[in-house]
Amino acid sequence: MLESEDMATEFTGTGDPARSMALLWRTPPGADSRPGPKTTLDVDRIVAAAVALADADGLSALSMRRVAAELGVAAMTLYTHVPGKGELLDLMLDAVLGELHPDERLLTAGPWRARLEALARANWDFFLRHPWALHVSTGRPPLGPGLMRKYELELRAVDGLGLPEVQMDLLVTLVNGFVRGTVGGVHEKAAAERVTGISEDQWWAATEPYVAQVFDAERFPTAARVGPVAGEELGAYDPRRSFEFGLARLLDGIGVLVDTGPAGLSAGGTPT
Amino acid sequence: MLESEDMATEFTGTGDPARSMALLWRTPPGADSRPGPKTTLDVDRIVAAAVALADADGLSALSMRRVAAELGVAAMTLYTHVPGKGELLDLMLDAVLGELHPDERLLTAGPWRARLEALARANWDFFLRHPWALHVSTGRPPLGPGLMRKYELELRAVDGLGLPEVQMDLLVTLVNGFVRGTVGGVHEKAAAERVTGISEDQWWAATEPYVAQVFDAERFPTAARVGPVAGEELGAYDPRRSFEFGLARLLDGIGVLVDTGPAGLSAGGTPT
DNA sequence: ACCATCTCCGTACGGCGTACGTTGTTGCCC
DNA sequence: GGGCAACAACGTACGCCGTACGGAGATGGT
Repeated sequence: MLESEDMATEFTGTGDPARSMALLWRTPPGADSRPGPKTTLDVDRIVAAAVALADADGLSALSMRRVAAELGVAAMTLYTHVPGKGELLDLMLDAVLGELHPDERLLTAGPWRARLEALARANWDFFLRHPWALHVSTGRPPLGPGLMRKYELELRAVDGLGLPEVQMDLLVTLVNGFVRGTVGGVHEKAAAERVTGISEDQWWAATEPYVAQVFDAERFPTAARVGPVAGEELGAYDPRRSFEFGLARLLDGIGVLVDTGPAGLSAGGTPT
Repeated sequence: MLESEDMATEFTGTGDPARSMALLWRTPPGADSRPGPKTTLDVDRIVAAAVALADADGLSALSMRRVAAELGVAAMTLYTHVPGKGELLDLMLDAVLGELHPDERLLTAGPWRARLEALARANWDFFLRHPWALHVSTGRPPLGPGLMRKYELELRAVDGLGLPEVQMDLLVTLVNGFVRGTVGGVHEKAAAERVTGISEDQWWAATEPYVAQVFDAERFPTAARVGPVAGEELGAYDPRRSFEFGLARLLDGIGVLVDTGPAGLSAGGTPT
């Protein structure tokens, strides 16, 4: 095989949340002037270099050594400013999250459907711009200024609809989850193409004969009927189209909730 | 920091689709009896060992050396049977996909809403059982028997609704994408806990004071109002609840499409 | 009996994250 | 101004990773 690009899902948290929070909020640790040589580096420069690298070459190209090299510095020097790669990823993520929703009014003014659509499209574009962000764990989110701002603005997109607070949170999570799921397709296609050097068309052209050889139309009648049509109309699998189609369905469904009111909640009650 | 578990998103395809397809469909390459020693290993045993390892310890623990060790064999021996790690992942994925939807009738009989719900729940459970599957690229899917069967059965779940073929495909993709996006939360929480050894509660207890210190309720009024409520009711963020809530919204939205008929399509038209 | 062919595997290369200890600079205090 | 504690920068090394390569020994067909 050619390569195996690993879009690492890495983790936040050093076990020392204090250090992480101090870094995220750029709270300098101590006094104004202290002994020791002047630093040639700072957290912002490291984060900026790392983001640029990940944007350009993907998360698999993001190594401490490469970031250091980009900054003209030895690898271990980074560890003076950042506890490890995990924390660096958190800092990167919070940094780029901060650039989301530059025009706040798109989320806070107008009818709810337009606001939620703006939310979804902004996140879609965001993940296209920073595909690596998809693969940074959200299990322990970096509670920095970027994420806080995003959460606030996105909550405003579902505010004033008469929904209980819990449902506001659930709605934001739902739309974000949908975007995450859908945008993955674009990213993985692009990454596959970059890594293998083989275009989507080339790959399919090479693979299709073997599919034809092995595919049993009697066992898979529905696939035999739908597959070709979908393949031709969507170009095998068109994530952009999936996004538009899915978003419309999703907003329709949310509309049912908003119109009926929270009392008409048809599910989402107690788990198990 | 402690560790950085990397749920590698790795890629299919050696550039030799023939070899991949032959492996996926277990098409033996040549004659019945050929020179050379008997093999102690076969593809099925390798795949089974690899799946067991990934299920138990996560994708980051899945190294060729570990799989080989599990089989009592030298690392390089695996390469006699499998071209590389990428192909092994494809084989693993197709293998576990084959166990989806054991009861076909859940997808093929009954009202459409129940069928789609069964589809979603089956995939939800599947990703809980094999969390690593989330992180194997779908950009170039392994076109093996497992995936084919899944595609066929899931298409049947949206068959007979009077929808055009393209929309059947889009609907299956939509529900699957939703599940993928939502289940990620569970997985990443569990993985974070396993890797760091710190429980969700411990982490939040350690982090919360620093949040309180830095959070500005005037800048983030909506978050200040919603966050605590959602936090208390959902336990910070409860993916199970998000799934139930989101699924209900999604099915409502699909219901609008199904009831209105494809003519009433409110979006999903031409891209750009 | 030969030999082409195949399985298995030991070694090695270049990557990774990062622990550890050294070097040399700096500001504070006496 | 001299000394020293604190600090940034960094060289080396360890244990991982995927896998290229070539050798050794077993096998079946001729």
